[in-house]
Amino acid sequence: MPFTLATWNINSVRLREPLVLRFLSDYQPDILCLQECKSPVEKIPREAFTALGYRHMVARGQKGYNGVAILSKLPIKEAGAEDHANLGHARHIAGRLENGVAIHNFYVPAGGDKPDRLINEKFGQKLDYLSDMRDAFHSAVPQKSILVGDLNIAPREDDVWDHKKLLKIVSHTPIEVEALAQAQDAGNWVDVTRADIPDGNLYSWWSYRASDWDAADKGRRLDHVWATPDISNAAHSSRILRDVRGWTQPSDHAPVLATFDL
DNA sequence: ATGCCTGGAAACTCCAGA
Repeated sequence: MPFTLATWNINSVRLREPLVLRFLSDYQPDILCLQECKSPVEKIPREAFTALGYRHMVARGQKGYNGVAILSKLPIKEAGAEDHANLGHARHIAGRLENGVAIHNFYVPAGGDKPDRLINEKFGQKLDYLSDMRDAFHSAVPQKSILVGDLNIAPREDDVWDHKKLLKIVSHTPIEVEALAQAQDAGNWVDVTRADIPDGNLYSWWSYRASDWDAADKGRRLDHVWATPDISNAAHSSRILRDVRGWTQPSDHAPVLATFDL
């Protein structure tokens, strides 16, 4: 049974409940993975999601910051939650579908302003988080798995609006790109979005700090869909819903989608 | 180099986002 999966950094699931409902109604993904819910799990507005058919949810939350949730029309059972780098943050939740496919939903630390762990503790935490991801995948190589989320790194030159200008900007520095590649390689993860859309600039995030984000188009591809090689060939129809970034009172991230024929 | 904007909370100012 094919299913469509979406990932979206929502930047407050409670404030943007109407946008989530509009997105679910308009696009009908089977599974929606959210990041930056900024809410304890018990305060996520589940009733409205349930009414649209999203009867299943696994989540981790905390007050004010971080928070990840998987809303699903398909039955899903919780399959663990990691606290990489021991930050005490709600940045990962895993679920398993009845067909055995595991879904990992990650919100990797942003990393602060300066790309130097000696003067910016947050950057060190981001690198530690990524090396813990790498070690976890290395010690238990995933199979039949999908990994999505806001990984807060735009790895390719055509994942940012200006590669040279962003080389020293957190999210596109070579040390981060290398750390992400090591985590990706450790799990044999295939970048589904780029397998589907290999050429051309591709962004999923545009800063709020632009008078006209659409015209300026200074975007970055921070949100990703990966899959293990045993199921990556089943993925198709990848897309990034740029229009959603233009909805009223939007998140600064756009949803990223893929369909899996499994 | 800085500000631009947005959300949450220990809220009328600050931290975090990236």
